[in-house]
Order: sequence, then C-alpha cells, then structure tokens
Amino acid sequence: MTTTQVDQRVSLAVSTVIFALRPDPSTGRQTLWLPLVRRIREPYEGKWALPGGPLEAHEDLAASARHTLERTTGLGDSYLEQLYSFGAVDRSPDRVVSIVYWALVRPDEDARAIDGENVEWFVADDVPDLAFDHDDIVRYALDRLRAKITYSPIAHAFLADEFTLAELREVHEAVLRKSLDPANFRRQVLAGRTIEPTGTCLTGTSHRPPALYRAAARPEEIAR
Amino acid sequence: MTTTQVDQRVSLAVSTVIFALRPDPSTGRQTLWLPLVRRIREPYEGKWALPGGPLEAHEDLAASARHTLERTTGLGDSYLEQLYSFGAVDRSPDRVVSIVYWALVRPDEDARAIDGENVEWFVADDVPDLAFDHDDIVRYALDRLRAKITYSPIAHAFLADEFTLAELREVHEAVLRKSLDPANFRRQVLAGRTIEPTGTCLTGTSHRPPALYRAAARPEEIAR
DNA sequence: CCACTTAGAGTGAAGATGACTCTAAGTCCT
DNA sequence: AGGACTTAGAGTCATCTTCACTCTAAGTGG
Repeated sequence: MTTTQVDQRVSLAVSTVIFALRPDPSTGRQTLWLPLVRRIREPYEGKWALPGGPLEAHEDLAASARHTLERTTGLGDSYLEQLYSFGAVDRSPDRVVSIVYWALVRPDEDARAIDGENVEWFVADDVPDLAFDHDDIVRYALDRLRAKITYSPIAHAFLADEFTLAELREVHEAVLRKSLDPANFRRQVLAGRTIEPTGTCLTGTSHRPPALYRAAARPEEIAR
Repeated sequence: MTTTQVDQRVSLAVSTVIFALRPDPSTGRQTLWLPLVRRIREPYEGKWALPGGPLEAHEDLAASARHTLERTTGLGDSYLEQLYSFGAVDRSPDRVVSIVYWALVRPDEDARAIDGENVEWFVADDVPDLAFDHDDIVRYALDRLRAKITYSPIAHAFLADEFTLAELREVHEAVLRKSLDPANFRRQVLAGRTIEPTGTCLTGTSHRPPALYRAAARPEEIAR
C-alpha cells in the first residue's frame, strides 16, 4: 500500500479552453480559434497543450481559470464556464486531475490580446497533436459549445455590449459552420426574449442601417 | 505567501449524489430519494453530508464514485455521470475541491440496497441542513436531473432491463413532479427511437397487458 | 357476460420551423 | 438627381410538432 508516498498524492490543475472568433486564413470566414502553449519541460516537452496551471490554495476554480486567461492572452473580462473534470489515472505520468473551463472572448477584448510566453493561436478544428489528453478535451469543448449555442444564449459572449442581429447570426454561423436564414434567425432569436433593442441603429453601413440590441440577461444567469 | 505549508495543499474528494425512486411517505407516489451520511468528526460533526471520500491516487474519478456507491448502499451496477466540480475557497475549513457525480439506481438494485455505516435516506426535495455546501450541490443535481430527463433518455437508468411505457412515464412523473398525458408521452418516446419493443407483453395485470420495451442504446452513449 | 381498468391508436386545434417573397432604407456610381 | 445595389426586416405558406382529448382493444373480477 505504501510505496513512495511522494508520488501518491493527486495534484489538481485548472486548464482553460479559450475560444475567440477570427477569420479563417483560407476561406476568410469567421471560425473558432484557441491559444495553445508550447511545453518547455517533460512530460511532452515541445508539444502544444492547453493553457493552465496548478490550483493555488487561495484561489477559487474560476479565479484560477481567469488567471490562466490573463497569463495567456493578457485579457481579463470574458465569459467563463466550467466544462468538465478529467481525471483518468493514465492521462499523465504523474497523477493530475484537471478541471477544465472554457472562456469565450469578445472581439473588442480579442483585439487587445497580447500573446503570453510560448503562446500561439490555432484554428480550433485543426489543432496539432496535443500533450496529455488535451485532444479529447478540445474535441469535447467544441461538441459542447456547438450543442449549447443552439439552446442557450451564450453567443452573446462572443459579442460586445451592443450588436446587430447580423453579428449575432455570424457568431452562430461561425460556431456551427453552416449558414442560417437571416429572416428565420431573427424570428427565433426575438421570440426567445434573450435580447432587447437598444433603440438605436448602427450607422455608417453602406446600406439600410441595422438596429442595435443588447443582451436581456447575462448568459451566466441562464446556465444549463 | 508562505505561512503554514501543511494547510496550503488543496485536497481532492469525490462525492456522489445517489438518486433512487421510492414512494413518498405522505402521498404514496414515487419520488426521488437520496442517502446521506452523518458526519462523525469535525468539521460539521453530527450534520448530514453527501457520501464521498478522498480520491485515491490509483483510481479514476468514476471509480471513486462507484466505490462510494458501494460503500454507501452496497450496490455496484448503476448509471453514473459526472455532475460538476465545486471548489470555492471557503466551502470547507480545510481547502478541498469536490468532484461530484450522480448515480441513478434501478429499482431491482435498490431492493437489494444495504445501508452503510451512519447512512440514512431522505426525500431529495426535503433534505435537512447539510454540511459544507452540500445543500447547493443537491439543489444543483436536482435541477440538472430535471432538465436532462426532458431531452435525454436517462430515465432508463431508473428502470430494469425490460419495462413498460407506463413505468417509464412514472419515472418522468416522479422526477418532474407532474403527471403526463399517457398517449402523448407514448408518441414522443417512440418517436425518439431510444427504446425498442422486446416483442413480449407483461402478463398478470388486472387489465390489458402492456408491451415490454428495452433501451435501444445505453444512456452513457447519449451523454450531452 | 357485464362492469371496470389500462393499453394504445387516432383527431384536430394551436404553435413552431423552414424556404421563400416583398418592401424599406441606406450608400455608391454615373 | 436618380437608378443600381445591398442589407434590414416584415410577411406568407406549407410542413412538422405539441397538446388536450376521444375512441377502441384487451385483459381481469364480480
């Protein structure tokens, strides 16, 4: 029962899948991107991994995820939600359980992003072979995001405070990777009462000015 | 930064919300019950708490939850799913993060249940004041169960291998605490293709014998 | 053999969904 | 100035789903 007491402890890490919408380099259309960190020590030295770190004794889980977000992108204010906890015995040479969050970064924040040490962004559906079980985690996060956007108003989290219906639709299209009918999308979203008109219109477009909307309730309040 | 190194470590526990359907003592209708364990040491000595324990270095998260199930009820084979991880700094005097699973116990299993040490069952919607943040956890589990049963075939997990549509409906009614139209329930469930007829009927009823069904796919495969 | 109970099929109104058309309100070009 | 162009946003209609309800089927118990 008692071999080496040192390696017997289970350690706890918090990792964060940070999603932002940026143009696809080939098609030019908006797609999901995420930042990865190159590992600078064993195990998996040289491989890409999700940003994260050990949970400090004085910080909450979400706070740890927020610190990771800050360290990786320089950003602070983003939607954050717990995704899942991964704890298979063999997922790492040393026993570590990872509690994974996801962050959805707004475009106005994303514009100010400054990559941290050894950080590089990748198209979320086309990441390289990752360290540990991080491939599984990214896939799981994508599945969940695509499922959740259809029944929950998280799409707001990818937008600034005020936005047009076209922008909201573009978020859905980018996440789901398919185009949606503008008229039907409008009807459905308005029926859901999750957004409300600000009363103003966006000006400066080369066509009819679209109305601006804001979120009627913060997405946090409409968790699953 | 460094005060007492001993208390600085974060420890990890796995707790399990074990749900079973049993008759309500007052109304006699099926309701959700769960077992709690009386704490025999500080903190919260004497209070009721969710069953669980520290994560052992050699066991997976789900395995730990399964051990808790075994220790608490004597049962082994039940549906098990990860619920959420709770890690607020102040949820316990010593810093502990709890990864919470839920188990759904089938009636044939439940009949064989043997309560462990200091274990007592309670109506899930009427639990006493619990230790730590376990009140929140129970509430969260109930919310999730009620939400999930409407779009996922987890209700099977509360039934034996073969069951009638009336039994499946009773599970839904017990969880949601409202009665459902038998005819519409039948149509919806059959349209979902999640169950298939065994070809046999249940006999011995004092009325028309109902057809028996089985799950078409294990609920595990239809996670969210 | 008739009353009673639950199984399971069917019906019609109301609501949601999806493909599509049409008008509104701007800018850009000539 | 005026027409072409673009996107906003309302409206139409057929189809599908949902829900409350009715009706017949098939057993048991008196």
